[in-house]
Amino acid sequence: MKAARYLVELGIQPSVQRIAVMDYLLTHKTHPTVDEIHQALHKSIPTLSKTTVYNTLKLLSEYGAAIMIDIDEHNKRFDGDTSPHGHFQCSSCNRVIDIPLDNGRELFLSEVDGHTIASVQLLYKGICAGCKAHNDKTKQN
Amino acid sequence: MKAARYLVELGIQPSVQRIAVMDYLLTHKTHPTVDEIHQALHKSIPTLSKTTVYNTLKLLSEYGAAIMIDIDEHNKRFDGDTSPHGHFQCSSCNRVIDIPLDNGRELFLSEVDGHTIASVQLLYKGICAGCKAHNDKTKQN
DNA sequence: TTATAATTTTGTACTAATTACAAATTAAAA
DNA sequence: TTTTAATTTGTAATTAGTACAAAATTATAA
Repeated sequence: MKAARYLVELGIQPSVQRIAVMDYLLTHKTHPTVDEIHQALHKSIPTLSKTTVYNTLKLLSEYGAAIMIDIDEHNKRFDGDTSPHGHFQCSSCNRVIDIPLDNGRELFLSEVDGHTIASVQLLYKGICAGCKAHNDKTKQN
Repeated sequence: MKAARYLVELGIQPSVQRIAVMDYLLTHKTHPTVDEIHQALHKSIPTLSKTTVYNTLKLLSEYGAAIMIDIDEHNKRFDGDTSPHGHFQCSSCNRVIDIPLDNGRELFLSEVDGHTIASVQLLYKGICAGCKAHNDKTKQN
């Protein structure tokens, strides 16, 4: 998917900065923080300010081009994949991992109890498989 | 449910402050913020510090006596109801409302893709029924 | 009871993520 | 080109949450 075209399709003016942020989200499935995006793009766009990254991510979220994930205690995280899926954050390595929804897709409704739903998030926290394996190996009980 | 006894059952020393916070959570289903709890309890316990409210809520969360809800942009919110259910926040009035899980209970698992799950949250955002009705009446298109 | 140790609470200082805002820059329209 | 609008930038301000050590309270034991 070409980031620039994607923005235009959604009615967003495709500035250099916006294209860069959108492209980063589409090519990095790591659910990055504002800081991570800013640091990564700073190399190719040295003048890029953090405020612009904030502004752009807010804009992308409003236009449905990205999702803000509320799973991290300390930072907002963003996802360019807007299809229905859940997220898991490991409390050890802090990574955020996608959780496919086999049977939970019906939770992504547009209405519940008379309330109009604009967004749905399914958030899991715990210890990821990788950290668990590493801990088992390290402890050697 | 008596707050003091509940704390003892969970192995938490039932200090005056902890009982007050626990009791507040059990008697107010409003998913209050730290500030709301502090302000409410300040009347009966004038010396209560906000740090103690933070400490207590952290403790209660760790012992499974309360749940921290990550739905609010600006504040942590807490819930004394630890049974599986979802939450909805209205972006107009900011209230957080319980969402019963008719068919989503199976999402509250203890393991997914090899990751060990410690907590699950199902979060909805949008416009609540009350605000929707009020808006419709106000606009009068 | 009294002395001692452990726990809990409190208040202040600090941290850090996010936002507000206005100037500067860039792009679009006339 | 000139004017207008939109976007970006950097700094300052805000504010929720945490760290930390002193003070107060509670539990333990002599």
